[in-house]
Amino acid sequence: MSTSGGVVRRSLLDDLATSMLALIADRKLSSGDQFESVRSLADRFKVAVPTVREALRRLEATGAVELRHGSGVYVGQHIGRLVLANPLAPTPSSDRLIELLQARALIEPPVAALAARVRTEAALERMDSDLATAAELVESGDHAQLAEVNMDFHRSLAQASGNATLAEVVESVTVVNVREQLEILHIHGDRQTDLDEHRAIYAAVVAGDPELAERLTREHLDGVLAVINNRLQHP
Amino acid sequence: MSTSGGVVRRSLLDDLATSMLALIADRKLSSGDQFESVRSLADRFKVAVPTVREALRRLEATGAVELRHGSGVYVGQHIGRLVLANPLAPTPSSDRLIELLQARALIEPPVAALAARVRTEAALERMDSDLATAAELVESGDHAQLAEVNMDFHRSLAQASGNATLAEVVESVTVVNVREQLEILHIHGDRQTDLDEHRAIYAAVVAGDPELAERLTREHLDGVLAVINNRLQHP
DNA sequence: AATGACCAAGTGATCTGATCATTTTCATTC
DNA sequence: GAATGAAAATGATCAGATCACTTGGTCATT
Repeated sequence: MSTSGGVVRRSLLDDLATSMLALIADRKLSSGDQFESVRSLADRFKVAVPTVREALRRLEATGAVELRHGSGVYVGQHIGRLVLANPLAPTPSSDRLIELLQARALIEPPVAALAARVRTEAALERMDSDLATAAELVESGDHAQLAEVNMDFHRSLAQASGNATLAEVVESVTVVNVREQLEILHIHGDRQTDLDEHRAIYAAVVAGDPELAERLTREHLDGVLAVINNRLQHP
Repeated sequence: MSTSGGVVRRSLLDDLATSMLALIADRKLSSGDQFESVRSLADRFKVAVPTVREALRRLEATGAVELRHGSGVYVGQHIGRLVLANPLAPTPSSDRLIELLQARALIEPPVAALAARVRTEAALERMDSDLATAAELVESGDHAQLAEVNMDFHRSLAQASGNATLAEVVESVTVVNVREQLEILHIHGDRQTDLDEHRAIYAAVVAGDPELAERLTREHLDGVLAVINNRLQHP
């Protein structure tokens, strides 16, 4: 075969994966919808079952589809996303952790500023809800859950910017590994302070004050970073 | 089986994928190194070939490994990364394209500022080389190649920040689709202007002037965005 | 000695056709 | 009407085979 000019060597698998995505798009399926059974896909595309499965595994790896044993193939949570957190990423080292937080401290403040300008309704409600949940968890002392919800707050904040790509970027850098690592390192500042800072950021966004939202977010993340740097030096 | 407290249901495949990554890590293999043959892996882990292949497809999807027909399995380019561009992402719509550029206009300026403070040596050289190549392509008129190299410049700039996570984020939002889309839309400003602006940014970074680097990068990206918005309204 | 055609081994790609495990459905039973 | 349990649907895994591509070496040609 030729595949002239280009360099592409589209294997059967490449075509399959693309075709299946196209099929999902054609049917206007979205996250959570059931797709087709493996056998049915094999018949439809006139290929063997293991081949379909390989293609599905590829899609599955980026959250485009989800395979549920005994149940079926479903459209995944991350279909259509441009930016992803690497689902196979190793637990980051201390250095990488700090680097990750520095990246957040650089990216999130301007995102907060944009959020204060745009203020997507649904995201505002989510932020409010996150804060309420966090308040309860501060009381009950469930620190693992609390760390999770705090991350949710940052993600909701990014969603309030109305820019899906920014939301995806922020989501990617706030992914679970961070929480795990923080817990492992026993790093945490005053939890009430965190909550207060989040509340202040929320207030600035609701008030539509970009400069304040940006400054507060920067101070908040720099604070977290300072605490962590401190802990790493005095383990 | 139980998998008590947690919710995890680690299938054979999950274990396989993790084990293979661990194997790569143990052997201290890095990008481009040859790994093991499919058959050998099947023997090693006492599983069937199709199962190994499914696991490999999962790893392959995020660039952790690469399968070369007739040759072998190799360690991929993106192993160990935290943030990725979705390799299965659809070609973005106009709206999504603009959103993507807005995200870049928000993220890259502060990254440029950091780059001007850190100035990673290797990345500076790469920026210099990118500019030289771009200059040649402006002359020769190879617009597709030029667009590609211009993206390289932005990625090199991010690498100069010394923060791998930031570099990954910028890489993720400057991925090929953008170039394709730009070409499709026939959108482009004055190519000489682009080159000049890139040179100015480079100079600011070399001079170690964060504020200037940030401002120039912002103006540059806002300019690109303006051109595109303009074109989309007058197709 | 350099070059190029050819062959063979290694390896990925795909197929066929099973069997096992889990979930879901639904008729049966109490 | 709710609980039970068989049956169907579906994913997970296996075994073994054949096809296709890459690579390195052989060997004839030049």
